[in-house]
Amino acid sequence: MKTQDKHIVIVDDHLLVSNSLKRLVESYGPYTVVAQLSNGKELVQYLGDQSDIPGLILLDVKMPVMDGKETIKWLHQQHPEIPVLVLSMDDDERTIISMLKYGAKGYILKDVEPEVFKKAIEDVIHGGFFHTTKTSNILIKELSEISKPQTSLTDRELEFLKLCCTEYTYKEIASQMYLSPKTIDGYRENLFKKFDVKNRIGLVMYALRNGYIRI
Amino acid sequence: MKTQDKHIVIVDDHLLVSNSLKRLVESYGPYTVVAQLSNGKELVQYLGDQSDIPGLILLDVKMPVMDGKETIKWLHQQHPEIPVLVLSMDDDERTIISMLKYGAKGYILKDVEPEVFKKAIEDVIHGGFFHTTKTSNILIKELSEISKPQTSLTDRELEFLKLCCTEYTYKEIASQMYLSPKTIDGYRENLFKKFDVKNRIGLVMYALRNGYIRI
DNA sequence: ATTGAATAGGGGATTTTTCCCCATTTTGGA
DNA sequence: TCCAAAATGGGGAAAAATCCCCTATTCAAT
Repeated sequence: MKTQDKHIVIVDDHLLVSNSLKRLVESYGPYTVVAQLSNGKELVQYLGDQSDIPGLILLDVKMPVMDGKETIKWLHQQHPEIPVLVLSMDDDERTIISMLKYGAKGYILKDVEPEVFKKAIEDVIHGGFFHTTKTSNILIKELSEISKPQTSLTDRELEFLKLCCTEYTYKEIASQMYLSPKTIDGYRENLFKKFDVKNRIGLVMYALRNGYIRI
Repeated sequence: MKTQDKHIVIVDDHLLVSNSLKRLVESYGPYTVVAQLSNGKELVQYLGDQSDIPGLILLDVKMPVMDGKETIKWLHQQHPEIPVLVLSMDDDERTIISMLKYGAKGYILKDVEPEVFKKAIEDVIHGGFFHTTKTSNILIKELSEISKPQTSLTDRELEFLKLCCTEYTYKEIASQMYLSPKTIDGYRENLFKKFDVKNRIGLVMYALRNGYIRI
């Protein structure tokens, strides 16, 4: 497991885009595009097979099979050391926030000038961040959101969340809270949406990572 | 929520035992048995209804509905401040370890002399521990077990355990480890037994609390 | 006055988890 | 060399979790 600073991996399902990115990137100097993959699943596979770690991943957002959001989530957990520069067609705020939250070092639109793109690559590959007015504005707005105790929970929700971090089944939680299992199911679904998680394990980890629950 | 030092709760499903315990305890002096319950579920209910906290719980191990182990686990989480003295018919090592691990302040056999029982009550209700040769021997043996990095895991088990702390389903974990879902199921069952947990949430919490996994 | 959030609950279906049983092969020690 | 543990996989069934849909009440804020 060694990091190859000059190695770049492109993950984009449009071969046209992928190819022109490759040409562009390699024209900048000492960089080599060591792989062109078309979705996150292929990237997972690729990193599993490889013994070396690339110095940068260029990641598209909209992809079939395993999209950019899923992919960066996975990378954030499994390979937080690899810098990721996100390339996207659209500038939807929610998407941008998602990607940055999961550790993207920069978010750039595909239609920018080559010089901007070059700067982004270089900023990120050298361990820095790449900013635009848009991303900076979003960040400052999001920050103020975060500093209010994140997603604030109601008393009942917090009570439920704590019990979710135990071995109790939902039926048992329901009985401890003197509620119907159906009500508990409602709280569950609600928190899953609030925290953007897929199952109870995700809920527990989120609660722990964000200080709702102490170990 | 105020602690009533002199208040004692007895949890034992044998009314005969429970009653003679009550008489014995109250003959010692200023103690009052404020409740005689016949299983853990009733205790949970009782503590939920009550605004005061008893100064001591006398807890039987073998009970229907919610046994002593379940109960002390619950107490350990919800009311770690209440001292628990465990009363048992048998001296099975595993049971003793379980109960002490979950914070029992003493473990005493039901057939001891009244004077021993009296000493146990007083030791525990005054914030101390009650020891016998048996429990001390078990503790010292268990300690040496614990200081070897707890239950040691194989590489594959640890790899699996880490993935258990993510949102992946077992099917997804299996595919990431290039294994059959059935193999994964084997690891799961194995770890459940090793860690003495009931479900994946318990596994995750155990892994976190014991340093197998960082948040 | 009305709207929105919190609270509580139901029907019904699918997917996942959990729990038993079992077998094979490999591997590292005693 | 032989045994135990690790690693792998299977069948089958019950329980739990998850995901849609939906309703009603209360209470506070606009």
